[in-house]
Amino acid sequence: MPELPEVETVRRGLDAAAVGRIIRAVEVFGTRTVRRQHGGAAEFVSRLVGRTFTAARRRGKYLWLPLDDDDALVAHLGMSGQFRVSTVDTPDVAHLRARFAFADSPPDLCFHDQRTFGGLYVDDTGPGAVPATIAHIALDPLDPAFDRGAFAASLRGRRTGIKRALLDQSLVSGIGNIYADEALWRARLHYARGSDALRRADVERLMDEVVAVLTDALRAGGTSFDALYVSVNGESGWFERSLEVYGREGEPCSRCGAAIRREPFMNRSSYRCPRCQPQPRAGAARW
DNA sequence: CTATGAACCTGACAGC
DNA sequence: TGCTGTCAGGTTCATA
Repeated sequence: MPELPEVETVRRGLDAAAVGRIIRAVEVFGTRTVRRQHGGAAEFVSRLVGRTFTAARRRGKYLWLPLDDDDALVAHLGMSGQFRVSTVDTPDVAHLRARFAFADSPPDLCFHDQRTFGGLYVDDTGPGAVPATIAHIALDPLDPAFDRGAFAASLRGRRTGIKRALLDQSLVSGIGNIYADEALWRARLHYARGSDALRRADVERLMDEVVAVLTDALRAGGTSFDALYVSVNGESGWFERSLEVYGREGEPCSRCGAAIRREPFMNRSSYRCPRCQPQPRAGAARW
């Protein structure tokens, strides 16, 4: 589900709803959500109870909340995870996976996850450091320290398609299927353009558009197709109305009028304008 | 090291 | 009504 704009919206919600609060009790429902926890649910709970959340941070689509020791609660929303502030019994009991109660009492913080691709675990982290389990995730394009030159160099060193590279979280993080397609449309690039054959100007334009679409979407609170993505307060994002190609198969391109196409890609779909984003010649394509 | 595909889940929807 | 197949915002792991 969520890409950078959605996860960042959630991070801001956690910053407001959880940071500074002392954890009084933690309940875990089932084992799957904490499957990455060393020591299982028991250790998960014991490392959290009595601690205080001191910050809410994000790396790509990962979230982590440092505690007042050398641990942090690490969270990934997967396709359907959501944190919700809850003053009463949650209405979505079927998918409630964890519940955090605080010393200052309500509201609780709940973690819901329909498809259970999301996860929670406590990991060691030194002060200000990134948890070791997410150290392989690259910086995101909105991070001031993101090194565009190094990213361009890594594109040149690979034989892959540009969209595959955009989705590779070890090269650049935070971009998923929606915003990859939107940025490629804005930059007028086909998803199978070879990463090693792009001109530097193409890469610059593409990354400018990546930054633009992520920024626009963040301002809108993200993209909500359904109830699977909402903020910690249950609000939907309204960027869907701004999408130009994603989910718009058959509709006219707003630039040229050609019908948007949906094509199979990496066991999912890619959307593009056939006229603005023409297929590269065979030798330059990397599917 | 790089590239690819399968696996992990639940639910909504279309078509028969 | 109910079955089957398809599809969905993601990451990890095993295999070439």
